[in-house]
Amino acid sequence: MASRSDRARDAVLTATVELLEEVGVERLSIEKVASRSGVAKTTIYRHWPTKADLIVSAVRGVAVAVPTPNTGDVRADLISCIRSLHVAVVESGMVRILPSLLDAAQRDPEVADLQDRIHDERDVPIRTVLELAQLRGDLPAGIDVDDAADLLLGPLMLRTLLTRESLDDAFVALVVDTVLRGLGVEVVARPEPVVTGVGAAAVAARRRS
Amino acid sequence: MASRSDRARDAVLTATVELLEEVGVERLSIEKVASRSGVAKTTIYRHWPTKADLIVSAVRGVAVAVPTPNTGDVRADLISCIRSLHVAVVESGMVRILPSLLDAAQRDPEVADLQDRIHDERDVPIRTVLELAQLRGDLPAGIDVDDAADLLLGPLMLRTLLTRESLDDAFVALVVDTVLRGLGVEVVARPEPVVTGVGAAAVAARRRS
DNA sequence: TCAAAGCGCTACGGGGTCGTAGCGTTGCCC
DNA sequence: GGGCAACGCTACGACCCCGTAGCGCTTTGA
Repeated sequence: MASRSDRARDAVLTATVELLEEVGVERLSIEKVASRSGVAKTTIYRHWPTKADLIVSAVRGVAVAVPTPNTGDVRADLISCIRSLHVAVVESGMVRILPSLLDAAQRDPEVADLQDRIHDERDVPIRTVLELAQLRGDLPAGIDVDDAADLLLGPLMLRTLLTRESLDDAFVALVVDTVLRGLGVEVVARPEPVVTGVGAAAVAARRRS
Repeated sequence: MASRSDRARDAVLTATVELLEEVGVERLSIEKVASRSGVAKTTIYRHWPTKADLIVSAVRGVAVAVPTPNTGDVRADLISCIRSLHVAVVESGMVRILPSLLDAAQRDPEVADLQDRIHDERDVPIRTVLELAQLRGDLPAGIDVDDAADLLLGPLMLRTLLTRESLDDAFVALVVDTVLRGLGVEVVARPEPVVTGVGAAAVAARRRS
């Protein structure tokens, strides 16, 4: 059972995340958090002396652990990896918070640290997939994994943040295929004109047969 | 000669851009703009009824026209194109404003429009280079130019925005080479292990010999 | 059970910002 | 050089937010 303090803590963090999505970092005020969470302002200050502290706590709580696929097929692993990453980022509301966070990171070193940590954690699955592929010899050894990860995630980030388009599976496949081929990997599955809306399961099933 | 109104206008826009770089969209106040520009608050309101109006005017003024190279060499053109784009975005201070703008665009449709326009304008040179390459037959005709542009710009955007790394020439070359090869272009100049820090001039000279 | 810890509530002075009004002052253009 | 448009200045009431103090009340845990 959660103690009273814990309940207050949770309520505050939840409210903070909600407000971050709605109004961003700069317009977030402790008083808004207090009124939305039902927790007294003084109590919030007792837990988090600074707005930055509160935001760091709240955002850290949103971090979603994405599983690392390992079927032995680089292409399939990357695609599944990127898809779940995207789903996580969208469903957790992170997409809406990120620009604001990026902005705040320019001025607040605490937020900058947070942002770096999030960035690193997010890349772990992709980097792992790439490193495993290198160990298997499916990916040339000379390739810098960080560079490759940025090559893959960059276009998706761009579509997600700058353009406010929804990310379709066809584009994910295109990115993965193009980058892999560009890095010298023989891409087995041709980038067939993908029917948008076909889920990962169906694609996987098709390949299995 | 600039009239008094024009002088006031310019002063306000300059101050606005400066403040946008320093404090971002949300923390920008008309009063700060007034005191920095030396223009009376009332005058500012006479010109721009809304904060959004002011910001749109100011940011539009920052837009930098990047030349479209056309040497007939896709690779070289893309690299030069991307480099000058990067320089423009950094030197104009746009990098520092963009996150804040992205954030504001989520809530203010006016800012969202502005952001879309900037995004489109920025991509024109790259898209042109790609289209010309397609006409020459250097780039497969089936490739969607918008997709290709995002493939190229995404990784650079990511490095520029998320990571606050400085963009080195080697990475630009890597991105261009990888994407081009991935799209089925025979990349002539091998991505030789580039010595970081070697400027564009030196690289070009080496290739010429 | 009962003391201690922690929460809720109210209130405070201080500060920044908004958008407008009123009025004096300057500069532009005919 | 004179009239008018545009600017500069001051002031205003309203609002929101900050961070802290003081105190009563609930929960916790020994």
